[in-house]
Amino acid sequence: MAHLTSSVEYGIHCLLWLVDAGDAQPSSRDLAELQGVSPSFVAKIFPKLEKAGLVVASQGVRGGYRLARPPQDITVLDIVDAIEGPKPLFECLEVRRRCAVFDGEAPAWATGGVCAIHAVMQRAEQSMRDALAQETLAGLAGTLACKAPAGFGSDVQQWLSGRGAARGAVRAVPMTRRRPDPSP
Amino acid sequence: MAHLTSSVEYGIHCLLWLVDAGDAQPSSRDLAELQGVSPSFVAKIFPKLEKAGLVVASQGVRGGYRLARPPQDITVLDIVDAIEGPKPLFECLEVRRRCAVFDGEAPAWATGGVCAIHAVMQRAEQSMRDALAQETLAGLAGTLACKAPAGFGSDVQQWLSGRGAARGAVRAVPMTRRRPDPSP
DNA sequence: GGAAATCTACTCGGATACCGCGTGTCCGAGTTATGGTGG
DNA sequence: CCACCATAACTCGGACACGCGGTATCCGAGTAGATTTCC
Repeated sequence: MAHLTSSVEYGIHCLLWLVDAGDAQPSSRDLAELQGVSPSFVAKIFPKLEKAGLVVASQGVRGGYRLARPPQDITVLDIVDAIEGPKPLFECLEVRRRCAVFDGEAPAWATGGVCAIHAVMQRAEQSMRDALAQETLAGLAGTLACKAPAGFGSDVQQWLSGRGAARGAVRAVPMTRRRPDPSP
Repeated sequence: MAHLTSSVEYGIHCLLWLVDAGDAQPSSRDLAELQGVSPSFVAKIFPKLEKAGLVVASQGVRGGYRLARPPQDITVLDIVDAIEGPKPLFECLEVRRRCAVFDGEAPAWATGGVCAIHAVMQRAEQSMRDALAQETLAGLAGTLACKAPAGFGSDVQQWLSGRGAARGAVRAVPMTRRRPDPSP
C-alpha cells in the first residue's frame, strides 16, 4: 500500500453499488456511467478485484460483475490491498549500515533486527490497516442507506436493470444473412 | 502526508545524529557523509525542518544545524509533517455527486456531511498519525543507544568534532594580498 | 603588540533536470444472445 | 413447429501514451573565521 489512490476510491464506490444490485450483473461500463467517471479507467480496476477474489465476472453480452462474498465479509482493507498490491507504507533503505564510523563493514549490532525507524513505521501502518479492516462493505452500505431517502435504492436498481435489458436488444443493422448461392 | 518517502527517512536519521551531537553543529554535508548518502539531497531536506521549527541553522564556515527543542518534545509525526507537508492520505473526489440517477443536480442528502468512504480513510489516517505521534526523537535515540556498544557515542562525537575543527583550517592557497600601489 | 581591513572557504537556500508511478485511453480475444434458415 | 447456424454487439482483459510528484544535482547569496598589514 502506498498512498491511497483514486483507483481505490473508484473501486470502493463501484463495489458499494454492487451490494444492492440484486440479480442484475452490471458491467464495468454501467457502473462507470452510473457514477459519471471514465469507463476505461473503471474497466482497468475490476480485473484486480477479480484476481483478489472479491468479485466474479461473467462474459458475454449480458455479462458483468457481482460480489463473490457477502458484503459483511469484505473489508475496506481487502479492497485497498487488492487494488494497490502489497506495497508497504515505508521502504527502509538501511541507512544505518552505511555509517562512516564503521569504515565499510557494519558490525552485527548495527544490522541485526529491524531498524528502529522502520519499526515505528510498521506500527503506524498496522494501526492504519487495523482501522481499514474494521469497516466492511456492508457497514458502509448501511451508512449510505440511512442517508438516502426510501425510494432511492429501487431507483438505482431500476436504472441498472434497464441498462442490462437494453444490451443488444436493438440491433443497429438488421441481420442480412448472405443467402447460399442458388445457381450453379 | 502522502506515502512516507525516503526524504522522511533521511530526515529522521539526520535528526537522530543531532540528538547526541553535543556542542558540535554538524552541517548538512557532515551528516550526509557520516551516513553515506547524497549531500545535495540532505541539503534540500533541512530547510523544511528549519521552517517547521525543529532545527535552527547557523551560517558561516563553522555553521550547521542543531535541534531547536529537546528531543523528547519532537515526535516522528512532527518530522513527517515538516517534510511532506499537509497532504492528506486520501483526497475525496466527491464521486457521490455525479450519480446519473440525479440527472445533473445532486440533492442535499447526497452532498451533506463527509463522504462515508472519506470518513473511513480519515479514521485510518488518524490512527496512523496517533501512532507516529507517540514516538519521540528521544525514545528512538534511547532504543538505538541500547543496541550500540558503550564507546560508539563518543566515537561519533569525535568524528563530528573532527569534521568541524577541520573546516577552513587548511588554506589551499596562502593569502596573497595585493599591496596598495606605492607609486604613480 | 593591537586593531582594522581583506580575503577565502564554507555554509545555507532555492531554482533546475531526470525518472518512475499513477492516471487515463485504446484495441484485440472471447463469449453470449439474437434472428434468420432450412427441414 | 423445431433445431441449427452465422452474425453482431457486447463483454473482459491487457498493452500503450501523458502528466505529475519525488529524487537527485547544481549554482548563487551571505557570513564567520583566518591571515595580513599598518599604526
